[in-house]
Formats: sequence, structure tokens, C-alpha cells
Amino acid sequence: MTSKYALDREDLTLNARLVRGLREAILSGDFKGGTRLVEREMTEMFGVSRGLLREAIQTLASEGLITLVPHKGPVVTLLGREEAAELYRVRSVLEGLACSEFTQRASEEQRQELFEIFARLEAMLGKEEPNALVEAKNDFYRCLLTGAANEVLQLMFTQLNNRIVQLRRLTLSASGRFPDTIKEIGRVVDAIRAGDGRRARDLAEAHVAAAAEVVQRRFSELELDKQ
Amino acid sequence: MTSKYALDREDLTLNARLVRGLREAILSGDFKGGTRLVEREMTEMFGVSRGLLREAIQTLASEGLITLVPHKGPVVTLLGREEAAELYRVRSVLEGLACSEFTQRASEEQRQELFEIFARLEAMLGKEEPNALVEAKNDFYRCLLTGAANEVLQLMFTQLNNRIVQLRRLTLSASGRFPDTIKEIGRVVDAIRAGDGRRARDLAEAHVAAAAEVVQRRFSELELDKQ
DNA sequence: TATTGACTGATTGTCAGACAATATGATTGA
DNA sequence: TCAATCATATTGTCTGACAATCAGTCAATA
Repeated sequence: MTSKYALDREDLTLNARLVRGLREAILSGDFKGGTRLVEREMTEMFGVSRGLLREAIQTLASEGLITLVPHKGPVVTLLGREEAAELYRVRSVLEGLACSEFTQRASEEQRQELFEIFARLEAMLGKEEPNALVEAKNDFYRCLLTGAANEVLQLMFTQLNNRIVQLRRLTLSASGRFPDTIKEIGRVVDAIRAGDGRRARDLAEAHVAAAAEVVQRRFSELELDKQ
Repeated sequence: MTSKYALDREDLTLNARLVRGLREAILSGDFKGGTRLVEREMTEMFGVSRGLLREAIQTLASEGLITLVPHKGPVVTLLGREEAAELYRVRSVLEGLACSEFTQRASEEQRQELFEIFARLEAMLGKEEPNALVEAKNDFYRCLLTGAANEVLQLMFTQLNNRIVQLRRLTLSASGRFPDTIKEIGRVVDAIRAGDGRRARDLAEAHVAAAAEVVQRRFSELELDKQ
């Protein structure tokens, strides 16, 4: 029975804001994969006590963004090729579910909003604006998940995606694929428009699988340099 | 390169053991849904400092087992009917994925082990041993997830399942469904045996959906009492 | 009588300081 | 060169403290 005017208690406590801030720092790439997060430095950086910082680190660790190495400290999780593949396989079914749930449950306004956002995405085809693109994609997923009306799914998908964000450098550099991406998402949107949840789901899964392949290919290319 | 004799670093720290212990306490039903977890009481109960306890609570909170209410404290998450439905819908696709991954990736030994475990399950058909049954089911899922060889999936599925465990009272009381359950799982196992990942997946999804229905029905029945 | 305001006790939110346990890297000795 | 030893940095954990907030009580007021 939360009233429309109820204040947001989410980031009321310092703790919550710290978690958010630290998460942002990792997702934005300020702390890259592999970086050690030394407690003393962190406390100075964020201006909080050690205890509070450790609480926040625990939270992000169980989200998978941070890896805890006993007696060595927290490290920003580094994604390997195999783990990336696993993430994408799980994401594929979650994204598929999101699409079919959206098809069944979304309100008419939510459907319209999704179509609008997609139109905006499509309009970016010629241009070269990575930031706007990422932004629009985020909007798309936000809308999709909201319309799917499944908070558990929303949470899990978001967590999964947060981990995948680290691979953005790999996916962006392969931005030649952008037209394909749009085409694939377009087909998903068509299926949603037609009310065919099953098809939307299958197409979404295929789309994610294709994205995963690109990432794997990029891994192979980079690995040659490494050795 | 972990040696066979490597010590288990998992619960090396008190923190890790505390998380495990607290999680167990919730899963086993010692702390029922809705119970307030007062810090002072908890510290005495587990014999740890407040700081450590708070870290553990943060972890379980982001697993969804505990709900944090600012300035009121942590509460064991209470599952409502709607949330239960959402959990099952997500579980359905994850379990489906686990089956298809198992079909593709599991080693011959793992396959044999799964078949054995299922045979054990089947053998329980006549008997009334809820504990042994739960045990065998856990084995089944453990084997399934191990063979699926996808740690991300394993983690997410386990977390999801932990939250669902709270509903065990609802599902156990409907144990008349046990023969059906076995039959459904049997079909899944057959598909796995035949190497048909796609079919295994579909059947697994259907199986979870059926289980979800039972839970929803139980909710309805109980709700009548409540009002 | 119902609402408001102020007071109280309990609990959480946050901080600072301390010390033991452990890892890392340098140093020493063979 | 390699192994044992030591020094230092960092984490793991505890304790005590105090402010902020909540829930309940009870008197004052309209």
C-alpha cells in the first residue's frame, strides 16, 4: 500500500549509496577487471568507515562484480572467455523469458513505449554515437523488463547484465555488427507486436547467441596478441 | 590447477562460515519467513561481532533470503503468492537450460550418475520418506548442474532454489503429486538419455510449470483460511 | 473523542581504534 | 640458485561509542 508520495527509502542509508557508487565505479570502467580494491584506499576515496566499506564489498561480491580472495582482498572480477560464454548462455534464456513475459503481460502503453524506443534505435543506423546507442539500448531493456512484470527476472537479468557490461569494450569494437543487431532486435519486436510470445522468445535467444559468438571471436583475436 | 589435497578455502574465514550458517538456519526453517533478525540476539546466538554479522546479513540480503528495511532491520524474506509465481517462471527457464546443457556437455560418468540417482528416486515411489526424497532430489539437481558445466547457471539456479525452499511446506503437503512428479522427471531423463536436449528442455519447463501450479493452488486454499 | 506533540526505550547506522592472522616481497645463508 | 627467514602491508575480527530513527506511551488540545 505504498502511497504515490512515499519518499524513496532506497538510498536513504549511506550504505545503500555506497553500494550504488561502488557499483557505478566498476560498471563505468573506472575500476577495471583485475583491479585490487584495497580497503584503506577505498575508505579515503569514498569517505566512509572501513566497516561500511566492507559491507558494501560483500554485497557486490555476491552480485559477482567483485571476487573475494581470502586474506588477499577483493578484486574486480575479471571475465575470462569461458565465463563470458556461460554468462551469455544464461542471459539468452532470461532475455527470452523477458520477451515472452512482455508479450503476455505488458500494458498497451508499455508496448507503445517499447516500439518507440526501438524506432529511436533504428534511427541511429547511419550515425556513429556509441553513447547514445548504449543509452537507447538500456532504455529498451528497462522497458522490456518493466513490462515483463516479473521482479525476480528483472533482478536476475540486471545482475547478469552488470557482469556482462565489462565486456562492452569487446562488443563495441565490433560495432560493424550494429545493423545486424538492429535487424535481429527488429524481428523480436515484430513478434512482440504480433503477440507471438513464443516466437519473440526464440528470436531473442538467437539474438543473444549471435552476440555471444561475436564476443567469442573477439576473445580469439585478442588472445593471439596476448601470447 | 587445484591439487586434490588443497584445503577448502571456501569457509576459511569466519565470515564465510557465518554466511553459510545463517543461510542454513533460514533454509532449514529455523528462522521462518517474516522473522525479524535482531542484531544483538544474532551476535549472541552465533558468537560473532556485530560488524561481522552485518556483513553476513548484507550478503544474504543480496541473495534475496533477507529483506533489509532501513532503520528497522533485517527480516527473513516472506514469499507472497505473486512472488512465488515469478520465482517459478524464472526457475522454469533456468532448469530447462540446465537440462539442455547437461545433454550437450555432461561426461559419460555424469550421465550414468544422473540415471542412477533417478532410479533411486523412482524406487521411492511406494514409500513415505520425505527426508530421503528431498535428499535424492537435491542429489539429482546437484548432478544435473555439475554436468551442465556452467557455473553462472549453477550459481543463479542455486540462489533461486534457495528462495523457493521456503515454500517446501506447501509443496510437501501436496505430496500426493509425487507419482506425477516422478513421471515428469522420468520423461526429462528419457530425453536426456536420447540426447535430445531440446525436448529435455521443453519437458523440464513443463514440469516446473506444473509444480508452480500446485503451489498456486495451495496458496489459494490457505488464503481462504486466512481471511 | 480524535488528533497532535513530546518523551522514552530499543535498535539500527556509522565511526574509530585496536590487535591477531596471513600474504608478499626482500634478505640472508647455504 | 635455492631455501629458510624476516619485515611490512593488508585483511580479518573485536570492542566500544554515539547519533539517527522507530515504536509505543501518555498527556495536552481542539
